[in-house]
Amino acid sequence: MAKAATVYDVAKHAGVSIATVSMTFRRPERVRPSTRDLVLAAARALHYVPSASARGLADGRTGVLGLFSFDYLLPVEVDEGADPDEDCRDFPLYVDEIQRGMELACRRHGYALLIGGPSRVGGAGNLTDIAGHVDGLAVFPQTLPAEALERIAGRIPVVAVSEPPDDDRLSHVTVDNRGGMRAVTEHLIRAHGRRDLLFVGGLNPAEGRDRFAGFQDAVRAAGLRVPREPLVPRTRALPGGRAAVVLPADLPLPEAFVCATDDVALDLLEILAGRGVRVPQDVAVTGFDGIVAGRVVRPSLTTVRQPMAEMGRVVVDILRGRLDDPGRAPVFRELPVRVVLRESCGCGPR
Amino acid sequence: MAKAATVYDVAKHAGVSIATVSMTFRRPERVRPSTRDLVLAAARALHYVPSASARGLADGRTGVLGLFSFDYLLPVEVDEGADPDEDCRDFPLYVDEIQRGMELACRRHGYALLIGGPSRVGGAGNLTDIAGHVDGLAVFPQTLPAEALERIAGRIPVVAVSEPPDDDRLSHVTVDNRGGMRAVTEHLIRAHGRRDLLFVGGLNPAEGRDRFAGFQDAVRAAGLRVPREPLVPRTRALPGGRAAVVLPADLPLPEAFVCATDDVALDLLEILAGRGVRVPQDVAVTGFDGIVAGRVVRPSLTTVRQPMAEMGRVVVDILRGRLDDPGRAPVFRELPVRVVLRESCGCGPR
DNA sequence: TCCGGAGATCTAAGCGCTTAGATTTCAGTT
DNA sequence: AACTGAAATCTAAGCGCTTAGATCTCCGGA
Repeated sequence: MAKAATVYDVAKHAGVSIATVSMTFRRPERVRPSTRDLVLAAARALHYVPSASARGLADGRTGVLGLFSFDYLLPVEVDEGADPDEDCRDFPLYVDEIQRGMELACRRHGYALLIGGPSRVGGAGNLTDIAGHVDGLAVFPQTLPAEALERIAGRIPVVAVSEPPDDDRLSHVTVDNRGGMRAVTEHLIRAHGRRDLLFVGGLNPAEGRDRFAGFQDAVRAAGLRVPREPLVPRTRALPGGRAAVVLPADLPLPEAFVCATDDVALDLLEILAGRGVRVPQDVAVTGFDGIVAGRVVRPSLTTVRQPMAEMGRVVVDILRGRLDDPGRAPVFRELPVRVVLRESCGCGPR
Repeated sequence: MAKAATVYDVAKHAGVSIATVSMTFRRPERVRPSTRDLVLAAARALHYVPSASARGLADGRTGVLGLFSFDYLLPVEVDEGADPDEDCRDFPLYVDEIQRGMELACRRHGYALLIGGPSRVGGAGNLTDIAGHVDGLAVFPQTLPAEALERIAGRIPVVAVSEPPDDDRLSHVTVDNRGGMRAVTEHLIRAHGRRDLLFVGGLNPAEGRDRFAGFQDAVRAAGLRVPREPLVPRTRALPGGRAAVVLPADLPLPEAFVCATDDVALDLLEILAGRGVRVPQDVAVTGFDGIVAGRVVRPSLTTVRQPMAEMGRVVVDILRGRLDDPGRAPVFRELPVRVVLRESCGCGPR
């Protein structure tokens, strides 16, 4: 790799000053066409690629948005050993779909997307390092040190995804967890006459609370008996690094399992199938999120779909808005959800 | 957003020099614990987040790898209008799986991943800008200006994915396209006795050539009649922005369609179903790539699977290798593929 | 021919960090 | 008490770019 050419090299080669070189790339219309051609020719000849670091340093913005992600299913402990072809992550997960939405939105607005996540080895993948690289940052729900987030939010706009607004300096994008859960639960009660419902908790406590509340709303409104406490399943690490739900062997069957997330619901379907329990005949099952895998399993999963691609878009919009107007206060957006009826609740195929 | 704190602010607040502040973060073991605590306290108090631009400028590396991607299915023309929830991209595509492999590999080695792609609006998402941000770059096959790639390759290591090695300065990672295609074709001939085979081309010309060659190898080796020229389907833009294959209405049915990619094969399955042609009874169909959607359709698609996650890993390894030893020459890695027999060729379910 | 002024180009001062190499500190000698 | 050398800290010089503001060019008009 030959020593990289800089503005200085290009300037000398073209017989102009570095300011003109810079101008040629930043504001071509302000330099005379003949000069412009000279500079561009020199740049080409020297294999000039402008340093984004230098640019970022000089003008204070990088043109990059960041996403600090987190694998629920593939924790950092997964290592080289695993056969990459047997990736359990066949279908895009919740976070993948949001990420995809961000990618598209970034592309549309001329931003690049920097993706990082917890990493043992240090390096630029860590939260603070990501933050140092970008103009704005999105973080997925997880136990990130609140102190670090606050610190970063004091420097660049930060939006927390799927994390109910707290009294912090972050923007928040969530969905109507309570309303959505209330709606599916009502469906089970009204359309399918299920009266003995068991709520199964998920992994994100904050969202889980809201969803449980929605569940209770529906149960109470129907005059059913005060719901049991949510069943909070234990999890077990699968060989692939995936977390699988574990249920007590003696769990009595309710008339319906109302799960806080699709992930849990899918595991539950598998467990039930293993025990010879028929869904939805013996027991109904519903999820929450609307991940692709839920459409593909048999029985297909009735669920509450979050508009994930749109969430990604909204995240980017919020970031852009706060970048345009740095004085703007943090934003909170709650997006609507949609109940998707499929087989696992007793509704027709798909 | 208050003006961001810098090393200078932290240094003053802690009563040390900026060198010490820097040292505290870069090489903590070299500063006395008491001083370190002082600096860290100041950093916390001031909400200090180090500027990655400044760091990158100063030490010449950013800790970021880049991926310049490209949506075959969602070209840049897709706009706000489309319902994001009806994203046709339900299942991860070829490029998504490789990207995922890169994400994991980057995380494992402490790199962050910067994702960009063609964008109309300019900004940091463009090829050269991405290049300026990263220590190494991967590009997906497409008609990227070769001149730009050469230029960038003169400054940082670049690896071209799924693009046969050319006489350039890029590293290349591909798979055994020819051998894989020969293998499925042989399977159709030997196991299913198909003798009238039609090859349907894909979108990437270079890979298509190798795959067609593999097809010809098998046909010739079986002593069958010289294969027709590949059928190169026209494509049509779907409302969602997806490119769909179009076949002539009067296309005579061979005994098997051997498709250059899964994408094309899946479209073909749909077209055939629409015409009431039964697969595999009336005609066999095979694909190439091993994308998830091929496992989920009915009939499930017999294909040649590329080790996509591993490709992503290899890409990162190559980049890392050339970063460690800048003198190293570009690398070429061809990975093996695996024939996956499913329903569409006449083999049992799944 | 000379002058004014718009447009093109240049000069020079940072942006915030890293890191040689210089300097200071300090515990241990003698 | 003076001296030593290792450890700790500091000084200062960039890294490559952007951008005010200064300067130069060059054309039309008097």
